[in-house]
Order: sequence, then C-alpha cells, then structure tokens
Amino acid sequence: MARASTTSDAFNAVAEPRRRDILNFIAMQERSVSEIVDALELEQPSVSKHLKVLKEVGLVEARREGRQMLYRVNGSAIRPLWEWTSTFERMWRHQLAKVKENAEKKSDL
Amino acid sequence: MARASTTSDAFNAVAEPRRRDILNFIAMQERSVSEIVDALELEQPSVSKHLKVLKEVGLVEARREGRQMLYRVNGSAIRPLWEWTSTFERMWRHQLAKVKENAEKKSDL
DNA sequence: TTGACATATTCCGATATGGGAATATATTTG
DNA sequence: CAAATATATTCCCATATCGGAATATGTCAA
Repeated sequence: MARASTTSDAFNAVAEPRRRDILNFIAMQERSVSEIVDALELEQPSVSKHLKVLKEVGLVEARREGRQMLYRVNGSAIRPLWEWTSTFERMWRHQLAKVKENAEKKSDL
Repeated sequence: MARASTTSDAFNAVAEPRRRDILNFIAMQERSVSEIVDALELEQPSVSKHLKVLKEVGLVEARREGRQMLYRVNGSAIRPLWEWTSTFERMWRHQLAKVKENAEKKSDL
C-alpha cells in the first residue's frame, strides 16, 4: 500500500498547505477561481485541481455564476478534524495548568 | 514536486489514520511500543515507523525504561491544528445559528 | 558470553501525489 | 458562428509513501 489518497478524508485533504491557504481565503466569502489564483499567486490549473480535491471530501461547495465558478467553505466538513484535535487541546490546557500550579507552589517557598 | 513529506508538519503526520489511532491510544497514559502493537493489532516495525514520524514532528516524546520505550503525546504540538480548525468551527456554529433562526421565523407564521 | 526480549532500521515494490505544460470544456458576447 | 473569457482535465515525471520481510541494535538475565 502507499499513502492514503488525498481525497480519502478531510485530514488528508488539508494536509496540503495550499489547500489550507485556499480554505482560509474563501472562509469569509465565496470566491471565484480567478480570485483565488490572483490572491494566492498559483497557477489556475493548480487551483482547479486543489478545489476538486476539496470538493470531493466535502470541504467546499460551488455554484456557477455565468462563466465563473464561486467556491465557498463547508465549515461542517472540518468538524471531525476540530473534534479530534479538541481532545488533545484539553490535554494541552491541563499540562499548562500543572506547570502554573507548580510555579505557584515554588513561589510559596 | 510530489506530496509533502509526512514529517513536514503535524498536519501531514496526522493525515495517516494509524498515527491518529496511536495518538488516541497513548493520549491518557504513556505506553510502550508493544502495548501499542497489541492494542492496535499492527506489526511492530510499522508501529516503530509511525512513532518515528510522530516524534520527528514533535507530536510524541519518548523515554527508555529498561528494554522498553515509553511514548507519550505532546499535546501542544497539536495546537496549530486545533487553532486552524477552530476558525472554521466558529463558522460552522454561525451556520447552525442561522438555520435555527430561520426555523424559528417559520414557526412564527 | 549467550540467549531472550524489545525496539529500530533497511530494503523492496506498488501507488498516489503536485506541478508544469498543453489542451479541453463551458459560457458569454459580437 | 467565431472569438474571448473562465475553468477543468489530461499527460508526464520526480518523489515520498506504507506495508512486508528481513535484519540490526539495545538491554537485561543467567
């Protein structure tokens, strides 16, 4: 076997930095392909290919308007990622809390 | 160019489902390699290789105890992932709120 | 030292990748 | 219809991957 396909799930799709850039750029507002091309300074075919991957895993949706295709983020598709990371974020906070606790103990000496 | 290396960052490292399984398993308690092998029913070399990737990106840390190596999660290394996904989680909640709002408007008719 | 146990590394092969270049498709306009 | 604009697809290739199998390294115990 080789590495899992980029379209196998959201985790694999967002592993590519350019795809995260695209998602960031269209997060607040739907954007056409050429707007993405201009903003991120990527080749148009490259952007279309990345969008295809994002669409296959449900991270973006698109609608046509004239000759343009307008892409928008489907926030809910990132949910599994957020949920998974959140369990570790809790750990991270606990660790911080412990460090703080210890620091306060020391300062009591 | 090909796909970015799995060791290029946490996003790529975590794209592999088995590596997430490993992180989940050792999240609450540090574990030896053989405990991971037994729990996840993977080959030992496979586990060692996955752990190496996770270690290279700082997602796990290890210490030796006798012949065993005990691995633990470094929660803070998942932070960037959590932060990135959080921005979209906010969007997701907004969308939900809108849906709810509309549903309430309708029920007022 | 030798053997047993625990883990890490190396070599292999099939596979999917992302960028570049070229081209195809779709839509509007004249 | 033809030309122009916007986007999508295809082909090629260098590269990194994951699993499997075999082997190497490290540590303890007798």
